[in-house]
Amino acid sequence: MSAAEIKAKILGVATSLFEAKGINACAVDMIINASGVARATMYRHFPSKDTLIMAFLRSKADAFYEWLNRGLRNQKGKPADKLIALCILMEEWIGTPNFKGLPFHIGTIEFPEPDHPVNQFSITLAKELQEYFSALAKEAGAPDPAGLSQQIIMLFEGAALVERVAPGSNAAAKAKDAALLIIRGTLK
Amino acid sequence: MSAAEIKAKILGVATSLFEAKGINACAVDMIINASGVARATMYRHFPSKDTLIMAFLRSKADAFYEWLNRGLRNQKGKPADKLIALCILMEEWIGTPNFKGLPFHIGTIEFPEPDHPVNQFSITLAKELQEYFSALAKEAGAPDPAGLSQQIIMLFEGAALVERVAPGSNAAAKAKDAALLIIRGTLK
DNA sequence: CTAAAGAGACAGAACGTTCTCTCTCTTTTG
DNA sequence: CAAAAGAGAGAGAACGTTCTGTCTCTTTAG
Repeated sequence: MSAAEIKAKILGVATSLFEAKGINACAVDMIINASGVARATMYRHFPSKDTLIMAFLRSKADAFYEWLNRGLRNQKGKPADKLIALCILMEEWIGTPNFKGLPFHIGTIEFPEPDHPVNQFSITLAKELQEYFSALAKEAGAPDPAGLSQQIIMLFEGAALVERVAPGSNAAAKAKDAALLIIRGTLK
Repeated sequence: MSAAEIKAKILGVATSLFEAKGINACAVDMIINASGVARATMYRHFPSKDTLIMAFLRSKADAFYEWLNRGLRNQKGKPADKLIALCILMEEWIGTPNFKGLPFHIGTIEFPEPDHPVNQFSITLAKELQEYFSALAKEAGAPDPAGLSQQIIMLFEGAALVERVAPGSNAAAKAKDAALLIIRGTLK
C-alpha cells in the first residue's frame, strides 16, 4: 500500500467511526486498530487527532460540494430554477438511507470552546456554506440573498438533526417542501 | 443552605458551565469547584454525571414549556393564531441575547451512541417537543399536523444551531419569517 | 445525636502523544 | 551489480494528564 493509500484508509476508517460513534467518543486506539495501521503511521500522516478531525470535516464538505456542483452544472433555465434544484439535491443528500449528518455545524457542538481549533475550523466551514448558498440566492434575484440563504441552511441543518433523532421520518422531504414554500414566498 | 437549595445551586452552576463550555468539556471538578460544594454532596444529589446532565436538559426543557404555556394561555382568536403566536414566542426565546441552545437535540450530538442514557433521554425530549407542536398544528387544522410540526421544529432547531455559529445574525427572526411562510402556505 | 456538608485523598480507567525497536522495501553509491 | 543508507510502516510499551466515582475524616446544623 502506498503512502497516499494508507492516508486515505486512515481517513476512511476514521470517517466511519466518527459518524457511527461521534467524534469525541472515538479514541485513537479504535482508529488504528480498525484500520490496521501503526500508531506512528497515523501520527505521521495526521500530526494530531485534531488534524484528523478537521481532515474528516473537510473531506465531508468537499464531497458535498462536489455533489452539488455536479447536480447544478447542467442546470440551465431561469436562475431561480437553480435554487429549486439546490433544494432537491439537498433532499436527496440528506434523505439517503446512510446519511450521517452535515459537517458544517457539528464541530461547534462537539467542540464548543471558541478557542478550540476544531471549533474555529467549523466556523469557516459554516461560512463557506453560507457563501455558496448566498451566491445562488443572489443569482435567483432574492432581495436579501444572505437572509434567504440562511433560512434554507437552517431548514436543512434542522432536518439533518431531526433525521438523526428520528430516522425514517422523511425529514429531508419535509424540509425540501418547506424550502420551496419559502423560496416561492420570497421571490414572490 | 437547605438541601433543596444546594441541589438547585449545583444544577444552576452546572447549567452555566454546560452552556458555556459544552457538556463533555465540563469535568465534575469544575462543577463542584464553581459551586463550592463537596464532591460527595454532588454525588448524593446526583448519583452520576449522566443524571446531572439529564436533569440539566430536563430543567431547560421545562423552562421552555413554561414560557410557551404562559405565552399561549391567553391566546384566544382562531386556532391558527395560536400557531403563529408559537412562532413569535420561539423567536423571542431563541433571539434573546444570552440564548445558549435548545435542549432537545443537543444530547444526541454530544452523546451519539444509541445506548447512552443521555442519548435515549434526548430522544424522548425530542418526541415530547414533537407532540407539543403537533397538537397545536392539529388545532390549527393542518392537513398533516405531524409534518407541519416537524417543519417548524427543523427550522428553529436549525436557527438555534446557526445562532451559535454566527451570533447576532438574526437567525431567530429569519426562522420566524420562514415559519410563517410555511404555515400560511400549508393551511391553504 | 444524627444526618448532611466540606475537604481532599484515592483507585481505576481512558485518552492523546511520544518513544523505542524491528522489518521491509526503495534509492543511492562505490 | 552489490552493498549501504534511508524512508516508511508495524507493534507495542510508557508517560502524563484527565476524568468519574468512592472513601475517609472532620465540621456543622437541626
